[in-house]
Amino acid sequence: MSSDHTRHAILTAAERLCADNSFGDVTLRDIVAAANVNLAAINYHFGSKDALLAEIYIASSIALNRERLAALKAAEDAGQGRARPDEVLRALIEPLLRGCLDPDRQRSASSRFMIRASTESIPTFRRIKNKEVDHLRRFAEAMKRALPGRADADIYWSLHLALAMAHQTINDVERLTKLSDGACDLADVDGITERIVSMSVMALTANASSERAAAKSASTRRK
Amino acid sequence: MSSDHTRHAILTAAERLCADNSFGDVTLRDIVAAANVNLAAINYHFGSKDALLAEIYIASSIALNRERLAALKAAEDAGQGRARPDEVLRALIEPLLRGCLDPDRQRSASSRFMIRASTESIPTFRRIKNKEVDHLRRFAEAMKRALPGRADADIYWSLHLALAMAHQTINDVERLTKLSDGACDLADVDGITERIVSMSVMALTANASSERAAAKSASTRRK
DNA sequence: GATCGTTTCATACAAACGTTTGAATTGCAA
DNA sequence: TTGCAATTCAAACGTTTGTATGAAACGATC
Repeated sequence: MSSDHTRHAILTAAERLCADNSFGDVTLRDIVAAANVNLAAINYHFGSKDALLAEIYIASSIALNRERLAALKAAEDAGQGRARPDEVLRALIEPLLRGCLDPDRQRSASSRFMIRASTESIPTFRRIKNKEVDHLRRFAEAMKRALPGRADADIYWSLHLALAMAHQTINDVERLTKLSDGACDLADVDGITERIVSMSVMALTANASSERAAAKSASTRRK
Repeated sequence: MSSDHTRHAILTAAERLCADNSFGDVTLRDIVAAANVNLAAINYHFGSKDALLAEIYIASSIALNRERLAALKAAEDAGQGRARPDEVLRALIEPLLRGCLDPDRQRSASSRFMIRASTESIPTFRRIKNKEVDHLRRFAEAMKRALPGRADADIYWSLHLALAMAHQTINDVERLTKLSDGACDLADVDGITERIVSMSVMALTANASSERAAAKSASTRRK
């Protein structure tokens, strides 16, 4: 059995297991059982459990960023170098939503792994997570070009809150389904994406939303 | 040393430790060291580690729900039994935001524990989490009274997405601060609350937002 | 002050974890 | 075929974990 086969089997099994369970709950023995390899193979090929998870995280992160940036670039190219705000937001949030919720894509393990990695924190991940900020900065710059008049804080808030809605929708699928008794269709990725995008765009294009929020904040300082 | 003192010391220490670290990373030995009690005291007073965490979770959950419902009731009483949409949303999201972000409240351990419990899942917690759905239902009903014309799905989505923005803002404080280089003030609880509430209200009061999202969803079915 | 239930304590236990070891096996080059 | 490096394997190691035990200390009641 070739070495590459073992490496790949471990990566695939670990990604799938970690997509559904907490990192701490997934043991090396679970992984090697699912991959049909020997226990020592993980430390032989990857050095440690954390290093294995880090490798999966990096690979998934690169794949996700590539998909996002391709969508952003497509929108910019179609608009003579300038993408609309809704296009920037869609490029940011749609890939993960589709990877995690779309039944046609059989719920990609890579996407679900990313969602879990965004919650759990292994010390080794901190360096990688800093790169995520750099990645977001490119979307912030695209958004600033789309809305030159907006305050920087409003731009950052819109990107953050759109991501927040997308991530938590993925995390809270069960609760939302139960709460709405099925009225909210969690498989309708297009509908969910447009709901989040339109909310963010409305907030960004509303008149002086930042100043109004600040004023309201001051007036309701009590309670 | 009285028994109640030991119980209270354990509860306090465990809550504080679990507010800052993952449940799995907080060991019984960490807790007893912080509480200055014997190792066996935890199993003697609470039965098991999970039971201890469950007791903290229930207590924190009750406290949070009480605070939310008090705010909702105050708004309903002030409006002859009918609260405005923004008041319903504020009652839902402000307590946790304030407990976790407000520096004046010295970042309540109870609130941060709740945020962590919403992410981590101990088997014992599942029953308690079902109660959270019942709790949310009361806000859904209040919202339906405020907006009789809205589709149920829109109501549920608005509550879910408002909660999503609040929770992830708390979780991503570090990333948003770094991304915005301080331009986003994470200590301005009033400003953050109003930003989230106004976005949700706009989505709820926009004309036929549900149908428009569905239409847009169909038109962008590609990509 | 003796008694008895309650609480504390030091200590031990069994299980599970990630990791290591050294021998066995494989696959390829000479 | 021989030789050698790469890989696989069963087994064990040392920690750490939550939990259990039994004796000691405590505190109220009579």
